[in-house]
Amino acid sequence: MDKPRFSTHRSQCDPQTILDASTEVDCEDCGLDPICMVLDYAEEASGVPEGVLLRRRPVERGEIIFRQDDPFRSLFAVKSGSFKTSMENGGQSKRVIGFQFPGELIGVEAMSRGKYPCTARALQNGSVCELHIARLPESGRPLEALQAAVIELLGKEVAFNHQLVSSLVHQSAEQRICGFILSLSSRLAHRRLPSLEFTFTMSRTDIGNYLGLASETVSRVLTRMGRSGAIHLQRKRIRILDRNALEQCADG
Amino acid sequence: MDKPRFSTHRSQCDPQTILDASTEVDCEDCGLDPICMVLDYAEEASGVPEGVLLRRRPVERGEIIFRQDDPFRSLFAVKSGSFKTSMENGGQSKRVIGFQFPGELIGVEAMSRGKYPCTARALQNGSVCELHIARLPESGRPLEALQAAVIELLGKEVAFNHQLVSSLVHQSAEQRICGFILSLSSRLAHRRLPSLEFTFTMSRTDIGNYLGLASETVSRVLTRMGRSGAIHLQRKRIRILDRNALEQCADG
DNA sequence: CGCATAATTGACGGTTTTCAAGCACTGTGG
DNA sequence: CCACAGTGCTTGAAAACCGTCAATTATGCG
Repeated sequence: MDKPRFSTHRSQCDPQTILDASTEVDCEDCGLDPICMVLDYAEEASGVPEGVLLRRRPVERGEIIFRQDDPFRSLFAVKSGSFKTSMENGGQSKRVIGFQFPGELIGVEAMSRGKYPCTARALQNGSVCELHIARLPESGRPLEALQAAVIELLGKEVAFNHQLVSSLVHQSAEQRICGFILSLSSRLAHRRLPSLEFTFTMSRTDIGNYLGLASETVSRVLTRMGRSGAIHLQRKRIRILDRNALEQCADG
Repeated sequence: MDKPRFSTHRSQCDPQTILDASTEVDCEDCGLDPICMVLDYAEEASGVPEGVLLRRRPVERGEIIFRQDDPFRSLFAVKSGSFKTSMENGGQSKRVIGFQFPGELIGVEAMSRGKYPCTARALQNGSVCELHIARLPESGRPLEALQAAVIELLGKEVAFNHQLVSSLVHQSAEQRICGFILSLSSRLAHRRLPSLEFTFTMSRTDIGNYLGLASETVSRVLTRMGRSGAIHLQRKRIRILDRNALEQCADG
């Protein structure tokens, strides 16, 4: 469990640079890890040609990893930086589906559909691991184990979405935003990144779009929460002062 | 593809009895079909002991198929009738997660979690097919194919939920209800059940809870749509008069 | 420095919720 | 068969909430 795998690079977690390109999650904190483990990819003797199946690469802010309706090629894991996925429905308004942070996966929902249902864009400079699915058979690993890992991933995605749908729809603007902040915080904490003070890498408009609120409402609620003392807010930087208050609000 | 499988019983689709226990979907219209196909379950020579792995049974109105936090045992496919799944969050309000109609699956979201995240209850008399997952290995079928089928199912679930989230959150009460009606209609049509005139087997409160609306709002919107001539509504029975109007409203 | 974009703040109006009352339907028991 | 209670459905009025429009300020980029 301690052996080095594809990338073990890990820099300091300076609060000022959190979510910056220089901070990468450990492989063991990565959502692709279950699959990586099966592949035993970083083992020297694994025999899997490096760079073919799993490839790490930097991405620039604004770069698009894949577009909606592109044929499904790969799963991506965020090594550093942050991303957003969005969909457009029939040439109408663009809708933000989700945000992805270090250790999380992008493209899972395309796996059984053959093409990506959404577009994935980098919110800042960062890096991703790309798992080239079509080449999986070349790995010589038992398909069963790989499939089991995929089922695990999909299951988590389903559970997360159920939670999301059942909460978003029933909550007020304030509850949604509290929940959103707590969700970001706990996801960062889960990967051992600073979780009490971090940067919103997405715009207010993106947040509002994701939560089903107008950007003005997001702005208003955030300043209100700042005045109440639950958070400290400065531009895109947030510090959680009273996590208890947030939790109480979100669970309303 | 035409050979009889587990149950081929199929009665007439009298509008008066639609969604009644007497109407069962064909196996080929059932969500478990991909798995069933792999198992080749109904083949006499399949060697799979009947009634152990896959079991069909009637359920009564109000009966609970499984409860939230029960350990995961089985997948269920609705053969006839209709069901609702709901969750309670920390002893607070109960939230309706979804409704299931003939041919659809119940319990998918528990598959990779080990326990059911919600409670499933029959809205009327009906019947289900139960696929006992723990006994799958006994079937002697290649695990690969079964897993592939499961991945397929999970993927559909993810896609459906993405669609749901991104639409519900952004839509007005009227749009949500139009979408809800159209969704029911198309799901019934997909299984070759009458789709222009059918019965709401769930209460207004359940609909509202599912869509994130007060039951009064559901009631008001429905009567407004009745007055506008898009639908004809009588008690729990609905007839779609102007499908175009509904689609236009839902997509707004 | 100046433009373009994003964020904030205020005022207003529409939609939805809440509270409350009356009605319709269901099923039970006399 | 009818009366009754219980539940769910409908409808109304007032208030809360949020979205839209608009103006101002801040920020990032050339």
